Amino acid sequence: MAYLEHDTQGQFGGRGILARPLSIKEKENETFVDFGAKTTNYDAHDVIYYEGDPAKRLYELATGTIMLFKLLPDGRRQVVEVLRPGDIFGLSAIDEYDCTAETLTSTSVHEIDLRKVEASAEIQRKLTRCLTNQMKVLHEHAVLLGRKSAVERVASFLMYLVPDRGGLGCAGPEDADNDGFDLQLHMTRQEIADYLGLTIETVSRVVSDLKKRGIIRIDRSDKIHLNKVCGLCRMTGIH
Amino acid sequence: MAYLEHDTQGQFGGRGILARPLSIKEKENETFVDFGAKTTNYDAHDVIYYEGDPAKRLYELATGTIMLFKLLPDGRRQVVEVLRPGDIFGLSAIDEYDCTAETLTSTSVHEIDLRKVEASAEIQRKLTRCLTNQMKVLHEHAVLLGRKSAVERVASFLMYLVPDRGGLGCAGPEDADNDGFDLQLHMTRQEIADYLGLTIETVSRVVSDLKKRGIIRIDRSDKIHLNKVCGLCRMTGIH
DNA sequence: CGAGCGCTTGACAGATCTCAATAAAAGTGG
DNA sequence: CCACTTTTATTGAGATCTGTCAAGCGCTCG
Repeated sequence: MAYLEHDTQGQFGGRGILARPLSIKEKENETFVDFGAKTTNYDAHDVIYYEGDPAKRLYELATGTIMLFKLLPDGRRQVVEVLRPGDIFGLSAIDEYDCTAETLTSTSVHEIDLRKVEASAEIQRKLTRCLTNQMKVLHEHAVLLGRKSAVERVASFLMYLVPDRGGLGCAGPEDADNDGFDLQLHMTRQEIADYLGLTIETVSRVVSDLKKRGIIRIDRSDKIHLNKVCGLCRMTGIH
Repeated sequence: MAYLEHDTQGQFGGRGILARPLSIKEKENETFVDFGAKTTNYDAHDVIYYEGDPAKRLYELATGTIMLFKLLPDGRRQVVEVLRPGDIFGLSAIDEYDCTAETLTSTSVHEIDLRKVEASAEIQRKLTRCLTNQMKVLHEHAVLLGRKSAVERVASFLMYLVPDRGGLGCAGPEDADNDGFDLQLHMTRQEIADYLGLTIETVSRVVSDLKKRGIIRIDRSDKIHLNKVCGLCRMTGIH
């Protein structure tokens, strides 16, 4: 259940008191709260909207993690996006949401009426920026789903959770002998499987295999330590 | 090779002579030419830009078909989008294109400088509309790549080429006894395979099987007649 | 302590891929 | 217009990867 505490003044991300113009840097980081969005909190595993619901609001994820998924009539599920703070969701070309939005953790979300979106040039600019970025992620995910092996998919997924590594701007290990990282997954094996286009058993087997090979250590099923980030990165298929 | 005939005044889609304001309906259909884009023609199989090239221009497809694809270092390819007139491409979150853009047919493309894009609120609005729509297609494609069988993928692909059928607004057959359709593919088996996340052999086998079962007729390898559109639609996995 | 849920592991099946040969189509040059 | 080459598509046989089904393990919580 959602808390449904509407923080209309924007204690969470607003900047209402400051009356000076925003710098460019600040503009890049401005949130929907700057445009009169209200903030809503959700618990983990809440559904924000269902695929097919009438699309009335646009959402911006403030804190936490959310997944968007689609279902086939026979129950097969594909998680199409895993969202992070700053990502937007809820836009629809037609007047229905094309995916179900479900929280993975407790989250805080900025919600804004779709009519306001159409009216504001500032919001449009922000949308272009966000959508372009999410589109790039979707392209990479299409490569994963269409062309990568199970091991490459899991390795790519784990690398995706390491900040500033694995992508184009990968810094490489600062210290080759101390290139570990602790991950908190926030997703069940089933959710991971549905994101990676695999079955739960295959995900489990790959994770076990990575453990056996000393590439990761499993502290709890949702807490994984990467022993060598670079070693894992080499298994993603992008090298 | 591209013809590189720059039609700066917009004979192809411009509306320059008409000096009255655009109606809402017209605004929805306005092209980049209305914002000073130049028009360029390309031959079939021209590369418009490569993944990694510095992103300078934004493109709008006017006529023809274009694919966007990404390559893995070992040569595996994934076609991530197949574009139709009205679609845009070339936006990049960073300053490099994230995909290669290659024509499938001879095409006409509106090109506009990225700086102009940032300046115009009208363009931003159009971008939001286009990106939202393309995002929806990418979501559906993720379901295809992650969760559909080879037959379902090929059936979905063929249905995608039938106007106004298969999607949510599917009209159903006007006449159940006369529910055929002629398709022109514009893609080789390899390109189709790379779009559907399959091998060329699997695509070929599925197509042969559909023929054997009387669902399609193959007039030439790139000209396929669908005998019963509804019958094919039932094989897409969405029913 | 037992129930329930999520995760792991094993054995086997099956779909798709790989490799290889052949066929068909498209392009080339005389 | 006809060989000839090159490219593209089809088909077959076998291998492999991932999925399916089933059993067991290990938390967590009441």
